[in-house]
Amino acid sequence: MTAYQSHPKFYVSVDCIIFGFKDSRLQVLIHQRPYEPGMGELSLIGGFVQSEESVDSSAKRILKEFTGLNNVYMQQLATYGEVERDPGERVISIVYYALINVDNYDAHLSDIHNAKWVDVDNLPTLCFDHNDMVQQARHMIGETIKSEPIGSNLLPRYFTLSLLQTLYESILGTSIDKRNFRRSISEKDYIQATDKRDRSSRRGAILYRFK
Amino acid sequence: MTAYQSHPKFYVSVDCIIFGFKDSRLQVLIHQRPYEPGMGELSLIGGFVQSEESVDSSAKRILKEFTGLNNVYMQQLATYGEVERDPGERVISIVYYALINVDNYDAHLSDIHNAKWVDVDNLPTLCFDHNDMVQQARHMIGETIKSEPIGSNLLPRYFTLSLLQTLYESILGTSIDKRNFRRSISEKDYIQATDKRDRSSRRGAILYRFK
DNA sequence: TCAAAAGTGTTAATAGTACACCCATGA
DNA sequence: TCATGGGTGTACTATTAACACTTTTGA
Repeated sequence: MTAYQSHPKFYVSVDCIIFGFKDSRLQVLIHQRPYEPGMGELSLIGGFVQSEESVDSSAKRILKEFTGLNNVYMQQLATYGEVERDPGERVISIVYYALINVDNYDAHLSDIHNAKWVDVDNLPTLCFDHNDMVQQARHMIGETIKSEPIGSNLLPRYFTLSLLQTLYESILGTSIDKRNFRRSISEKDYIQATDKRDRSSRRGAILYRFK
Repeated sequence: MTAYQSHPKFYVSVDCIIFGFKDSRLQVLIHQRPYEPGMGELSLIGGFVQSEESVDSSAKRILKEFTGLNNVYMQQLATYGEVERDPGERVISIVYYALINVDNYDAHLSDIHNAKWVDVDNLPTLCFDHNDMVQQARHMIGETIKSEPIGSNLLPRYFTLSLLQTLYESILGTSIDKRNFRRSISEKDYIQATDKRDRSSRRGAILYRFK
């Protein structure tokens, strides 16, 4: 124990990149930083790690404060530790990203914090190194969705294949051939057709769901 | 600034998983923990982040202390932040992994620290959560080598295709068909044959190198 | 001469890509 | 009746996987 005492201690924060799929676009929840330095600047959702909680727990707590959600898909992305990254004091930030279903979260909570959704392809300038964090998270999601069905976290329970394709296109930043996409999806056993139909288009699309 | 003061501060450490390819096996450099708690237990190479250095710089400094090496392939892996992960005091650890050429490092430095190489497939019990860290790093290297020529960091300048194949097999934990392997390598433009030969086998294998 | 490691091609299966038209329905 | 989005199949290409024998040479 005494061996540790010669070393400095640091503030450790958690920043959460909360992704949602809204208006057929991948969006991120941001808000105005509520304290100095940089008060009023746009910021990711964040907070400080507390003594009695693990870093993972801290991320879950912060996500819940802003969305009311538990049991969300959430992954640690990276730790940002440049000396001057926060102009106020030295803060080491551990970054997580979460994927949420925008139909389920508590919008009242996010309103309290003045949070709003912004398009990930048209991000405003965020404070500190937060833009870098979002780019890194975006890249990670793109890699992940190629092999894992993480789309289930972003979509409503029932969805059309067109919506699913739009989601993949938003995440990957490419356009995908409709027939090839539908074939590849039909080969996955974690997506299945239901007997419901979406009635917002003339013909009405079959609704699918994740198992 | 004042807004931060209500929050706790933490010791932040860096643990480095130093991989080398030695005796045709993927190995990791470990040593005996030099202070309490857990003094004498086997441990990854680590140290504490200091005030005037970034977390990345801290990892580079620690690597250099134990190997004498600069400019090494080194990546941040993850941050371990469980409350009780270190039984002494709360320490949040940021883990990096490095790939080094075992012919180049300063063995005298590692001797000073009582460091030794252990086979990654037959790891002893390490202190705290260090075994988890190594497993996670191993998995990451396996994913990375499928698409990037990171083997160049582990091999001597000149090497035979058999050795390269053994490296891939060690990292991936699979056996690879020799003809398929050699074909896939010959399609890469970052590996080229030289006019040198290895004389340790009867026939003598062509030596290759990374561009 | 023989043991030990080096070197070498073909075929089959799978995955991915390119591409254009008909269908069902509400307005 | 027609505009809108929903739905479908085939051919080609690229990648990956399976598989066995000959060559060289020092001991």
